[in-house]
Amino acid sequence: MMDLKKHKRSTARDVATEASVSIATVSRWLNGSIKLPEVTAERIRRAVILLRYEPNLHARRLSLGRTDTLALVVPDIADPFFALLAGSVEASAESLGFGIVLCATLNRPTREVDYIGRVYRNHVDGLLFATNHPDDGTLLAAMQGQSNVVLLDEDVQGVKAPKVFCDNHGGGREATTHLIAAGHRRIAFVGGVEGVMSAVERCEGYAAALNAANIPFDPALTDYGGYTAEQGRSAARRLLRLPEPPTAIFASSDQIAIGVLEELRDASLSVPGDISIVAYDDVAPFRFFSPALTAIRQPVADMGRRGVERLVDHFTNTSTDITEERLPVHLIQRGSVAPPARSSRLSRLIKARSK
Amino acid sequence: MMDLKKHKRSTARDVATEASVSIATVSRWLNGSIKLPEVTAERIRRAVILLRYEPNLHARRLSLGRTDTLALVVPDIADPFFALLAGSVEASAESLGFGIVLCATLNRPTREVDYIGRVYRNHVDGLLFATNHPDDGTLLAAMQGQSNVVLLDEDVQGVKAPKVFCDNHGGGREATTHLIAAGHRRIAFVGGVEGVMSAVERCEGYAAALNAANIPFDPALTDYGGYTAEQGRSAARRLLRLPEPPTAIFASSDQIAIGVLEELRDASLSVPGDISIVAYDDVAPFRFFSPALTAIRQPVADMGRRGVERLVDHFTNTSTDITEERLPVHLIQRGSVAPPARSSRLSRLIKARSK
DNA sequence: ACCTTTTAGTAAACTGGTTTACTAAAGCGC
DNA sequence: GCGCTTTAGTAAACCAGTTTACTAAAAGGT
Repeated sequence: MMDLKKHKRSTARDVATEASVSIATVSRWLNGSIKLPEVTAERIRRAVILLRYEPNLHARRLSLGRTDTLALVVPDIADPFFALLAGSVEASAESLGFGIVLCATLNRPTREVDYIGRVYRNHVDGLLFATNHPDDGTLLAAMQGQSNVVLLDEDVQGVKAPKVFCDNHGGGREATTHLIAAGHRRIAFVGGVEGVMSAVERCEGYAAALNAANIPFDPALTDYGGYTAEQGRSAARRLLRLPEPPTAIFASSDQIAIGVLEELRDASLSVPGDISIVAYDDVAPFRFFSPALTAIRQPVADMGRRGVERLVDHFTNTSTDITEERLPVHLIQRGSVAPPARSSRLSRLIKARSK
Repeated sequence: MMDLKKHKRSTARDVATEASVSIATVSRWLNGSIKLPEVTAERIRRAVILLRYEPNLHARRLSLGRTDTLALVVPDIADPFFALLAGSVEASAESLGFGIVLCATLNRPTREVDYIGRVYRNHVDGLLFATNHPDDGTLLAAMQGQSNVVLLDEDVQGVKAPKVFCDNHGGGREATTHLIAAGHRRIAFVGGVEGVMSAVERCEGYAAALNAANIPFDPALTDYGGYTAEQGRSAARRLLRLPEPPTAIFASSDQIAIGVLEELRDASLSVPGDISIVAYDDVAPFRFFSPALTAIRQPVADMGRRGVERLVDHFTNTSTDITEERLPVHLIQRGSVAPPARSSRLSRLIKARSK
């Protein structure tokens, strides 16, 4: 019997003493790896309650060598896209009995590599990794031989790991086809980071759609930089100065679309009257924009959930399934696509308004 | 000298052996609690590199009793407001050498209490706690005597802890004053969760502004429910059915404003032509809405940063500063406020349009 | 040359669990 | 009443660090 006024935590030893059994018995019984006659079990049960016993997690983890914790690595948690992803990851992990530690890399490879190291250092059991910049080999090297990593949303060239991505090719194709169907023939593609898988694939989808409609692919109508609003702005600025500007813009992220919108507004051009827009991701509240933005919606929450499932599956069943999984995307039609203004009219308009 | 082909992790013991010193020496030297002659130091240094030694965090934590990790508890990380908060918390924590574990409660008290328990169980060194539902005493009880908790954004009645909030009273007053200055006299207040500090205070600010302008406070013009779009919708629906509907709505969150917007659109009412709106938080991309929404901006990132600073300060210096800190808010003027339509005209309009 | 202080370093206890290998006693068949 | 199998339970090793209390040797002072 002990006093627990200023309760310093009680340990398995305390419980053992109180219940007149050994520490081993307490531990084994609590973990269900032993059956005990009811009298003994009851003694332990009461001791646990009396002493408010909670096993020390650090001791447990040290002994077991696992943490029941997963790390989620994202470039920026304040970005609604990754926030949504994080929400879904957290919920899925929780339901499987895992906690989540959050790692925001701000796209700094140092921090990415550092976080990858945490798996090795047993800080966590596994890693859900989302990046959005191209790898110069650093990431690949850091992930080499790391078994408990799942790649989300964006690829890291050469890494052998389970991967959960979206159908970027299909998304690019669908967005472009939709614009073509509205009558556009000069369609710009404002991609994200050049060279990154999602950007490449969406561009391929875009090119495939153009090709299917016998529209030549014009490199001057593509633009890369980053998945940011700033990129949207500068791309739009450049595109509008073209001798023959596009009548529609396919923006490869919410943020890019927002930047494009910003620039068009500054140029006093109307959407979709003067220029049509299709955005990508559809995480921002586009239905309230003026006009409501048509966008390709990515199944972000599904991606998070599947990522967790596959990660946990990977290290509990030591499954060797390192396939790449593709989630379908959908076009959400709203009000930012209309038949093109006559392009000569558009050019004149741009010139007139930019005075 | 040892082989590390299939590197099982090397321990302090291995380093000690390799450097021909004792484990204690290795540990103490690595932690800077001992000075050694250069020759010895160099031997250890080389052994560490050779063996790729990384101290086992679990052992370290068990021994030290701390984790260098903070927990962030929010209702929903996918909500852009809390995502922004999380981003700032993560960055601040990281810069002070702390990791963040993420806890999304979905407003379920069970989960909140569970997470609070994690501090006690030494799972983490401290807790940053943000809730947005009223406490029935459960939270208070769980936090009682918990020393390493900081409350963010929303109060939990009776808890003694450092608190970092925004100036809700000022925000409510400023929003309302702005609407009054535009000529409105029937101004609705759509609050969040009834009884919760932020809602109460903003309403007080709202009432104070009305009072200063000699406008009577009309309870029929206030509405509570939650910080959700759904609440915005249902509040707007009710308000429009009033015999004398409001000419302006002060919505107490981004989501509420979005819901209000949705409902007004369905009723074919224009903003700000028929009804003016001021939103709260200003995390959503309001500048692209139609119309761009005027809002009270809360310094969400500052709140996160201050919270971390105060939490860490609280348990490193065992400071006893449990004061409540208030961060200022600002009105961001955009396009959703205009002088009121004649209220009789508005009523007729609503009747006509709702046919 | 002797005493004191500093330096360099160690052994052992400690953090709090989990688990393996083992023993003592009870149950059971014949 | 003997041997065999369960049942109930334990001692001790182990996870990998940190820290306290201590010693041996070198340096310094007079």
